[in-house]
Amino acid sequence: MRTIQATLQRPTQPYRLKSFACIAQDFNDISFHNSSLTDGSQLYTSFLRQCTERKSLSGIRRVQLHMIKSGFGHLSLGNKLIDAYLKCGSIDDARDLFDELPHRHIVTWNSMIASYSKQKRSKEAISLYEGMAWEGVFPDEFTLSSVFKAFSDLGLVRGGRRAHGQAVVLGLEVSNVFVGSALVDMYAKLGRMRDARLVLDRVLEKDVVLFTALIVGYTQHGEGVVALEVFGDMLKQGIKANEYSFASILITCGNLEDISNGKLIHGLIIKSGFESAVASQTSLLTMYSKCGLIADSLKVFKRFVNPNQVTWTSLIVGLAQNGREEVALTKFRQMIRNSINPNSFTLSSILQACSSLAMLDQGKQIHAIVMKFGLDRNKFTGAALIDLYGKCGSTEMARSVFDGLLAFDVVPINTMIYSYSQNGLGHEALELFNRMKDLGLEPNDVTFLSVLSACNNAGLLEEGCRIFASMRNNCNIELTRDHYACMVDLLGRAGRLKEAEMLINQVSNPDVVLWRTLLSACRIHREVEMAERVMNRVFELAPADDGTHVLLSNLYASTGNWDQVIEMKSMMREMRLKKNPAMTWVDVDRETHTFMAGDWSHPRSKEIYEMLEELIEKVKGLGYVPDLRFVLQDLDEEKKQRSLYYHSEKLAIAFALWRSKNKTTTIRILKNLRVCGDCHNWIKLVSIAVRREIIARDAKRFHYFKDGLCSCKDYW
DNA sequence: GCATGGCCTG
Repeated sequence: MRTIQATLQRPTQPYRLKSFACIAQDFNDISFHNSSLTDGSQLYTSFLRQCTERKSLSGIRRVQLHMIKSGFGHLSLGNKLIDAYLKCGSIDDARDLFDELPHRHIVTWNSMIASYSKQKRSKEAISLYEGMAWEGVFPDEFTLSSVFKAFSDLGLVRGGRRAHGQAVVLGLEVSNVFVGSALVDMYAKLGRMRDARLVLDRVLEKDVVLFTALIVGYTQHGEGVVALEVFGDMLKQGIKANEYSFASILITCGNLEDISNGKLIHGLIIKSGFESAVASQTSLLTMYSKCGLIADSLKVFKRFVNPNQVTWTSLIVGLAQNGREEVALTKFRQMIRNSINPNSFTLSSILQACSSLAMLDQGKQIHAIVMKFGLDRNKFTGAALIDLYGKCGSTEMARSVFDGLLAFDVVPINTMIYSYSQNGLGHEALELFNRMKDLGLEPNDVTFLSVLSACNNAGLLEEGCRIFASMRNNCNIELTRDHYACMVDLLGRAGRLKEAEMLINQVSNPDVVLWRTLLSACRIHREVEMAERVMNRVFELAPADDGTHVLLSNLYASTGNWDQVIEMKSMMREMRLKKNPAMTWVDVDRETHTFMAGDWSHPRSKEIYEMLEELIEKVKGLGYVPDLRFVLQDLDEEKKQRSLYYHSEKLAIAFALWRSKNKTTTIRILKNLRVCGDCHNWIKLVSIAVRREIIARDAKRFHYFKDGLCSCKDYW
């Protein structure tokens, strides 16, 4: 305060003096250290600087008001005021003032354009840039660097090219590496990698930023191999990589799952002394997890002294996507305990972990956290929540999340359609699909896949055919093998095997999946003859396809051709093919229990098997007869029955019922393969016997068992 | 120029 007083004793005009005091009072914690301030201009400047440091918008407004009153405004200080507003984040205040200023310095133009660009208000950035020339102000390297971003943000290739032309005319394209980098970045973001490359080649003095822009561009357009080459070129030219370029090239390695180059880069990072640089270490972590090396990922994570939000999130994403859902949940809880807030990235990933294990209770807890952070209307977390509820069999909850979303987006809609599909609600899926047009949204390839699968799961043959036909007329959608596979399945399961086969023949290069789908339809309709023909096609394309061997041996088993079953099994043995073992998970009291067929590894196995025997007796009373067609071994009758009784889903249900005796809660199980016909029938009867609802999610869809019926209407 | 994310048939 003393310094202010000192300044104020040397006034130039009494009026100003008084008002400075007023301003000073409003900011009585602001002090003036520069006692040599003698005129208003310097004093204003000093005030503005301090307001900027404090991010005090009201302070700047007061200064502006005072300047106007004292006749100081609208002159040289205007640019400084604009700068102060921009630094405090109020672009609109800055613009109001900007429009009033009679003389606007190129620097002020640049600040305005750069701010609009940064805040993705790209249209405003471009319109200012285009307005400059009218006032006889010509863009410089700063103007161009920021306006390129605006063009790429809006996808305006033509405008971007025009601005590029201006850079060429001004000679800045080759001589200024900032302009060059911004240009490379623009073309990369516009997907014009050839142009980006040409620009880079022309820049005289290249640097690491310029190269990184090109590397990122190639990586983001799926040309990781080229990105690696460019990185190599950069090093060859003696340009050293820094933290950011390491971060970028590691993403490339991760996408390519190129662990050998990844490790090479890891070594380079250590050599170059960037071992504690956050961005490159986070990329390193992600690279290892994308390559499936979770242990290495964890090792990198442990080296962080203070992992931040992004680091924690990267770890959790890696765990969730590598089938380590439980560990992901543990880490998530640790993150929260360490007072690191999750963001929409974290929450959507952890929700993904919950939905892939159908952990409804855990998922609901995460939903509460999502709401706490105000992200329940966010499209990413929203889609993840819809997916969770859909995969847990609660389409009502999924729908309520969906209805709460702020804006319509194709992904949440696809997720919702797919939720209906999984739960056999074909008509609901179709209704939403039809509504998309009214909402002005273009369905994409995933939308069609989801809606076709909805028709498939609900047995809506006519509707499916109609949609498929409409896709063929829609030139915006590329018909993929996946869409064909869905149709083949739909036709095949409806028994229209000939048509399904004809459809496959229309595909230019039918792959194994298509033929195997038809083969599976042959199995359902016990079409041994066609199956053998199709089998040959499958083995031509994939001689060692384990799925096909299993499928065929199932077909032979269900038609009682045990000789062929044995032949298949021995073929599988010879080729060392192993059936994926069937597993069932069940969540009881927030703990996940895993079961395999005939499994005695559970500590409460004795109780489980007792419960199971009890259940079997009960359902036998309701007419249960073991369906021996689902036994894939040629055992004697008694053993066949036994092998059916101990299927993993039966064990899991017995356990869950034992643990929740006298309760009425719904039992939820998750199976990695598709539920077998015998178990399906058994569970229906159990739902009557114990008067409980049972929800089973198998590899393909949901089964909602209640009062002896299943939501799939025995069609799966 | 740089680190993390949502939906997908069989």
